[in-house]
Amino acid sequence: MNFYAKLELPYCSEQMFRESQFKSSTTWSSIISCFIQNELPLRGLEYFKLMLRNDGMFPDDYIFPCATKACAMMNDYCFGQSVHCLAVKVGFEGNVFVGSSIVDMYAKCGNLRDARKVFDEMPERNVVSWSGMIYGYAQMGEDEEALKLFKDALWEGLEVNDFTFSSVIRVCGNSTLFELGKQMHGLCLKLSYDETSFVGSAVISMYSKSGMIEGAYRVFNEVSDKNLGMWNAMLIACAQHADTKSVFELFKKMENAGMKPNFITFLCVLYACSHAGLVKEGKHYFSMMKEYGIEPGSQHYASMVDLLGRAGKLQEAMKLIEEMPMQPTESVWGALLTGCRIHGNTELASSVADRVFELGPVSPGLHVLLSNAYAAAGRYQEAAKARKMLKDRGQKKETGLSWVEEGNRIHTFAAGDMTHEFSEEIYRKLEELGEDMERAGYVADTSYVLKEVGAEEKSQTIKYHSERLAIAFALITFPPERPIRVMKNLRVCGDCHVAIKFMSKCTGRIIIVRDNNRFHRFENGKCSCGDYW
DNA sequence: TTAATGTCAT
Repeated sequence: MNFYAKLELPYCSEQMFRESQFKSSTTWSSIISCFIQNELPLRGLEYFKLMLRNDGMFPDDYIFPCATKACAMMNDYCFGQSVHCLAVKVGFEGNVFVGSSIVDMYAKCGNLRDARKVFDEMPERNVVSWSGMIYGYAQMGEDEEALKLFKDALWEGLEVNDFTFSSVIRVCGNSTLFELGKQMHGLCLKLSYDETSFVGSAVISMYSKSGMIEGAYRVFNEVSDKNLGMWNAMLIACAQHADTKSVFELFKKMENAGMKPNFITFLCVLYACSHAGLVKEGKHYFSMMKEYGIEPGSQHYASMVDLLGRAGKLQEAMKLIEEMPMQPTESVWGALLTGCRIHGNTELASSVADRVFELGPVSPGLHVLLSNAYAAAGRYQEAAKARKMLKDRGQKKETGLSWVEEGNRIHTFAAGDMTHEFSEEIYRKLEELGEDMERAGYVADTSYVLKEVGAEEKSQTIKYHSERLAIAFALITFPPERPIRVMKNLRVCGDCHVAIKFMSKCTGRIIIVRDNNRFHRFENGKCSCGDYW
């Protein structure tokens, strides 16, 4: 039966299963895992139910992990919970295999609270349980928790492995914790984890997101047997660094190497086209997807709408949305509204707002965009109504925060923050630098104070936006040759973008700022995004 | 016969 499963012949296995007269636990777990291996989790679960109902067979430490994995694959939290209950009932929740797989299932369904509860109550934990929990936090963007747990794992003397590292390195990349990420990469090399494994792509991405495209290339070039993840990671690295030419070259090289692009590959390429304003090329790659037998997903459509919208082809973007075979997602509308804002098409934007609000509640981010669209079109009543709706639901925009890594510490700043121990020096540095910047031709553009709706932009705080405080702190404490990496949870405002260009010029430093939607590497008065953002 | 990983983006 396993023989057939490995050959991807689940129905042959099924036939054999039916014919076998004595069904042991092994027989049952084999048939369930056979369907899982062949990506038929629903069929797997059907057999799981059949076993419980007709055979009077109790699941064991082999069968439970199969069942939970099927739930995880289907993102079926409810059924996963019943499997968990059953495991408790028949006394298998203490088993390390069963426990770990339940943790993994909850984490994959996005329920970290349940995952953590099971994890904390496990009588015995091993590297799989720990890695699963860390992965869960990383997956949901809970970077701090992921790192905390990793530290706990080391404290417990756990021997971590490449599974653990791939999650931790990913967290470092996402939060621009370059120093830590570099250490982790070093550790992987020391423990001789193969870079061709999953660690490789995470390392490439981490270097890229920290502004070190050279480091990303080094890892990429050193490995001769590159997997698809590494190609994709390198593609997006070039795209993030606005090196569109290399993106196209890499894509060609990839095809020549016989590597088949997947849906993520096309997201990378479309992302590159949209941020470089290359409409013709974008359309070319979008239609190429069909040749590779890949159906464009909503994310690909969002990318295309972004591309067309930024280029001012708003009607064409709208037409593409109408043609979508699925419901347009929030990112698709968001992309269209961004295009409308850039090109001042208030009419289309406000009609989009009418349409989207009719469909039902939207996320706070999109809600703000939509109410701004009304305001821009002069429909102030609707704008006020939309804002009130948001307020009534108690949804607030996130507080703008920037952070910077220094030694083993992460220093976090909010706009106008005076709480940092070096506050006095930071503000003095900003004053001093401000004078240099003005001499170099910088003029503060206070219009952003009025344009941007949000907590940070009130009154005179523009001079002290969180990213500026973080940069000033780094200027004071970092050695002169060290690039400054700042991460921000909101979008950098237009004035800060200009200001940081001047900062890089006046100080001769490389300043890398990652905000929630773009990547900026400032060097000698220029930004890698080419002001196209 | 057992369990877990990466690469996109919002």
